[in-house]
Amino acid sequence: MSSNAVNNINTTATTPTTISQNNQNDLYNQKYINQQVQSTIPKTTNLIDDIKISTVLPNSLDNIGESYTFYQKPNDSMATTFNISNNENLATNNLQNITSTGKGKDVENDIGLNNENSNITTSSTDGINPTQTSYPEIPLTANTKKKRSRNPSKIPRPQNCFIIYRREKHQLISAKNPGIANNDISKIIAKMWREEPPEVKEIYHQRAKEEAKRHMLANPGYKYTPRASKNRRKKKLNEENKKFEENHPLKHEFDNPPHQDKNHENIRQWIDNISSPSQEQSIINTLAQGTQNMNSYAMINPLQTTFDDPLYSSSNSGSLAYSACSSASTSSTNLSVYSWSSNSLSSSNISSNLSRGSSISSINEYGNIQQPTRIYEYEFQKPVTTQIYNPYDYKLTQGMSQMHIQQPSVQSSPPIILNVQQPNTTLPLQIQATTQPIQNTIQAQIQPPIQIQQPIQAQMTTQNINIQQPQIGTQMSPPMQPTNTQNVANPMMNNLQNPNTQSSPPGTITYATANISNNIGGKSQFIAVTNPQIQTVYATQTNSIGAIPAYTNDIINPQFQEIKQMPQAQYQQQYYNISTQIPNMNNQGNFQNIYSENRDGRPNV
DNA sequence: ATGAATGAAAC
DNA sequence: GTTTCATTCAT
Repeated sequence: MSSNAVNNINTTATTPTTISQNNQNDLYNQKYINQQVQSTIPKTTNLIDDIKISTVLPNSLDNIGESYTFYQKPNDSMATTFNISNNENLATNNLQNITSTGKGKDVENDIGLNNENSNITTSSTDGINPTQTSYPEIPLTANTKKKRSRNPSKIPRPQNCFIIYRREKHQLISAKNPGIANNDISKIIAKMWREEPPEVKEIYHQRAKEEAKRHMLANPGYKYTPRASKNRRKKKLNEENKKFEENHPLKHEFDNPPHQDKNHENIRQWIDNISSPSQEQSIINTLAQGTQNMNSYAMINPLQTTFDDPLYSSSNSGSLAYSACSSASTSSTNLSVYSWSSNSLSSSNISSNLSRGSSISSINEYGNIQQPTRIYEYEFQKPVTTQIYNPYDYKLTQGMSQMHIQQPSVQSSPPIILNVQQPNTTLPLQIQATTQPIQNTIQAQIQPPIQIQQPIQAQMTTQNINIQQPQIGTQMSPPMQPTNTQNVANPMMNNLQNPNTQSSPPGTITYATANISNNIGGKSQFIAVTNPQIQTVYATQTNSIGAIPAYTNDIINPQFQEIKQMPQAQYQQQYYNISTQIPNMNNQGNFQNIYSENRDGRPNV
């Protein structure tokens, strides 16, 4: 199987095209080579198990600026049936911390306030909808199950406590009062709500809080944008009509990307309005390149109080899988993008960070014209028990710019088709498929058809990494930050010594460091920034942190601050000082792990 | 599309 | 302080 299996990989490279030639927008005009290498790995037998895509990087440390995007539409081959039951349960279980039992069961009953609802079970009260789609759905809002007649792509607001309460009670009241009008139901439930004791209300407040958190995680960068009031709308409309007529002849939408607009809706709208699929794809690809700082890490079991931190957990933290999937499915588009780039991979042993692709809904701050960069690492493994292929399960092999895609060993499953957007690179792309039974490797190498100098724009990624004097052992820790400063001064990066003694030679690694206020006596403490609006501080003593420092001008909503107990490492040497390099801190989806104290040891033992 | 409720967010 | 919009579904 091994040698002749090479032939089983069909690789066809489309003619490379630069993206968005017509586009005047700098962001979209990053001069990527949209070399779409399509590699079809036929499912000839049930042997192919693992497909690895990697760049052949002789020295990835020197190749800042490389990035790779793999994308697919869910309807394509990879998105076959997916067992959502596990996923749903997982998401549900987290939700049910409060309601404690299954869907539709009333909170009141659980806390013994009254029994009128005791046996009511509704089909999908919590918006948890046993859906037939092949993608896991996280019950973001109840509305997810209902098709929105107006604008299906619009992200609904998170429900407030009363709306949640009303939604839960609705069916009950309706059942007890046949023929009752909804308006009256609202009245009744409002009265019920007002008369609920504080502890019950608190439950719903908590649920609303969870909902808001989840909503933010699933819709990074979402901003509530109510339409202007009717009066102001009229007024504004008149003004704008005037201006528009004066200044602008009409152009095609494609020529006018809403690059100044921070509103996702508009971007999505804009993309939706573009008729040509190829155009759409190009845009999406390009956008994806600018959006690599997305973070599924932030989406990892957002409701769990203790989730596996990639930096702390061992290499198979399987719990990451499903919620990460779920977040992708909440996108309004059908496109999934997986991307990673090699930039910050400095040596083969370095623990990198999980980079997971985004859906279009995650695109944010695209107005910031920075070259996409890094992320990476990786650290989760497909649950071995999952028989059905989960298109979202992938992994990068440790320390290399590789991506593993697991293919189910199901004979009937379709072949995997990968569309690979290769950046301007002189490096060949390597696709490998490994057969499981005999662990043979089949390979196909695709030479880039053209070689163009990557025009890396002046930005942080071009910063030279100064290799400091090699230090050994404990001396490699970054300096402790003073405890009397407030904010993360420069989240971008400081070049610090790579404490990984196992890398040969010890190289540099990019850190973002933080000055953490109220540091606890110099004890281990770090900030995991999963989102500019969601910051988690791990501390050895939770009561010692007064404030979570902000590092941008973004408003940190206190309700999204968390302080968690420092997780116990399984092995002490797993503590590792690393952070991701973040090109655009205004972006959602970045994450940044900051240790105020370094420890010896290598990552990912 | 509207209403009936409450509350969150934006203006 | 005012407006919109989250939910529901009959009208």
